[in-house]
Amino acid sequence: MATPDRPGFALPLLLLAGFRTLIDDLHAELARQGHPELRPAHGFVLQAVGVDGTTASELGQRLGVSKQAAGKTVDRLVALGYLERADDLADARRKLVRVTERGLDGLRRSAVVFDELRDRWAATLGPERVAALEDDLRTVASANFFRLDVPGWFGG
Amino acid sequence: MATPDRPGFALPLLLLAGFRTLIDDLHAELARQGHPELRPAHGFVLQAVGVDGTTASELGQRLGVSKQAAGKTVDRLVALGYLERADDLADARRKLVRVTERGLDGLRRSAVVFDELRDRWAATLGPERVAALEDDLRTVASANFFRLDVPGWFGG
DNA sequence: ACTATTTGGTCAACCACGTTGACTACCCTA
DNA sequence: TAGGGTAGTCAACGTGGTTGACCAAATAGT
Repeated sequence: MATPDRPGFALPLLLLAGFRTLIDDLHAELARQGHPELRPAHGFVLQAVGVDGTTASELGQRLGVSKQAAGKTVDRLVALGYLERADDLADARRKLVRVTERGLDGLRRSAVVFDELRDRWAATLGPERVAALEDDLRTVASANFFRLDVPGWFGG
Repeated sequence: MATPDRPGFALPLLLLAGFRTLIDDLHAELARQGHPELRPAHGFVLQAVGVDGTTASELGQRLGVSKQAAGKTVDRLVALGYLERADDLADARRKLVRVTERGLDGLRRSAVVFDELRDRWAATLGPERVAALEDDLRTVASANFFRLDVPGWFGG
């Protein structure tokens, strides 16, 4: 083998596989529960919009993409009924983006499914090792300045 | 907060953030080392092609995408000089896809950078916790039938 | 040996998701 | 009131994926 069988290669592959499995399982379950159009990226967008709502520009900043990209994503999610737009009474330039009741339903169901998936990991690994895994990732995150503090992602 | 602040939400976010940080750091370094056009997806494609080469159809199967998508990705990587096509002497339908010397260079440098990044994680976390983290992810992987055994990904 | 089927590659149309650049409408401040 | 920054949108484009259709070559089954 030319080069890839080095220790460092395992880490990104395992992180990606773990993430993808979680997300794939989530969306298979969400499809069963009445949200077949919800795609992996949408969850992060709904999270980033948050219960207080936001604007396309701010959403772009939160997600690390351009305001144009954020605007197009909002368009799609509005078309699917997960987001809605409203005028800002105080500033006629701004258009508020809010999560609809359907969007909240998807978010709620995601939370439940994620909890169940985490329980399944805990059943295999043991609860303390799952917690240790999260702690370790969080440690690396803070050491390397991950962007985990994005507003709206965890509960802002 | 509506729903997201539940324990299960932390896991996917941490896995994604960890993966993205690793990949972002890798490509920043690769850009510095003469591979600015190499995008995150390309590494997986080069890995999947492997030193023995393959065909577009087989590549699609390995990556879990259609043969058309694989073909277009090969087109782009051929244009960038990372892959090359050749006729199959034994089967006139097949077109062999092979990694070029430039492709191998990118793969080799990726391996080195990944090793260095893993060392940085080990410096923060301690080597035994990085190993434990990998073990845990591997355990969950085998329990949940991850697709880590994709040919070419680890060194097939 | 000759059909019939499977397989590999490609073309076309389309969609999701991102980019930059240009432009309008609006707010704010000197 | 004139200027500058900000919010949103439009257009053009790139990338990475999808389906469906199609042809040519290999293979299987009489």
